[in-house]
Amino acid sequence: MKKMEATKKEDIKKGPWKAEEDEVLINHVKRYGPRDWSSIRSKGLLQRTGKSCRLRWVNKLRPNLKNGCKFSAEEEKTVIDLQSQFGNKWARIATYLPGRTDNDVKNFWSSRLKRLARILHNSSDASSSSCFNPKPNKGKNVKPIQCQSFGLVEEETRASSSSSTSKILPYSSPISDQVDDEALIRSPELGIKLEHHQPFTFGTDLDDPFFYDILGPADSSEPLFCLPQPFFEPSPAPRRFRHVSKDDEESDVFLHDFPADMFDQVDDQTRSP
DNA sequence: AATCATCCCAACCGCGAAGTA
DNA sequence: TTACTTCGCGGTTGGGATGAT
Repeated sequence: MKKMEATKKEDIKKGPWKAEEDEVLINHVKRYGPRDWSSIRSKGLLQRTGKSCRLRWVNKLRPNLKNGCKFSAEEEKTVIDLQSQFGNKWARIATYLPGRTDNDVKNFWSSRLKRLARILHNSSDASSSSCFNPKPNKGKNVKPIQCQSFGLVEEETRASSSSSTSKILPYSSPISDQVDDEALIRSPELGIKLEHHQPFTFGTDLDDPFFYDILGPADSSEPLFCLPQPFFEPSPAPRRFRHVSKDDEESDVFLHDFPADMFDQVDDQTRSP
């Protein structure tokens, strides 16, 4: 395929889709079903690759998509919990979220990750100067934060690091300034090592109504919520799901048990004066 | 009003698995 | 069995939108 695609590269159109192209694609799917993507170009219907056509259909044109609709709190929780179970198996996670695509889930997750990276970086800066000296609030609604957070130490970027072997664990052990191996929490995607050594001074009030919302119950053997069932059973199952690989079993545990709105609250707090 | 930072999303790319001749 | 093709997934990027300064 790569050879074939390379032969007529100049004919391949890229970039945003036009309404006419969408129409052609929709007609193709109506007629032949969501398959034979490559034939769309070979028949001269569109100057798009099969991959591009498939992606457009799956992410934008497929019926019942929640386009332009933000993730609900429930959806966020679902994503976070499933990510801890399955790792970055976005397509698999998306099967639990009606109307959401793997791309949606992936985008949602990576934007959260970026926010977390920024938050951690800010809190690192803040904790090195004063214990907590957040940047001015950028204007989002500010809630009091009741969660502990992480200090940060730089680590060399590990070029060979694999997300499947690395973890961020929820922190729930007693606060200590002492740095030990257990206190080091690795964030491979960010190329950093998180060090729980300088807790923020707020948010340890167990009576606070938000406390359990954020960290979950101290005894975290209980799930925070019940996971939904996949809203459809792929029929036939996507090829990648037909065999459970070892990789699937050794799922990532990243931000395990972090409630959906944790970042919002951490973020808000770092921004609040 | 201009600039900057951040968020959000669409789309591309590379890779590997599955299908097929 | 092998080589080639097709498909699907995960990672990444670029640009528009939005809000703050």
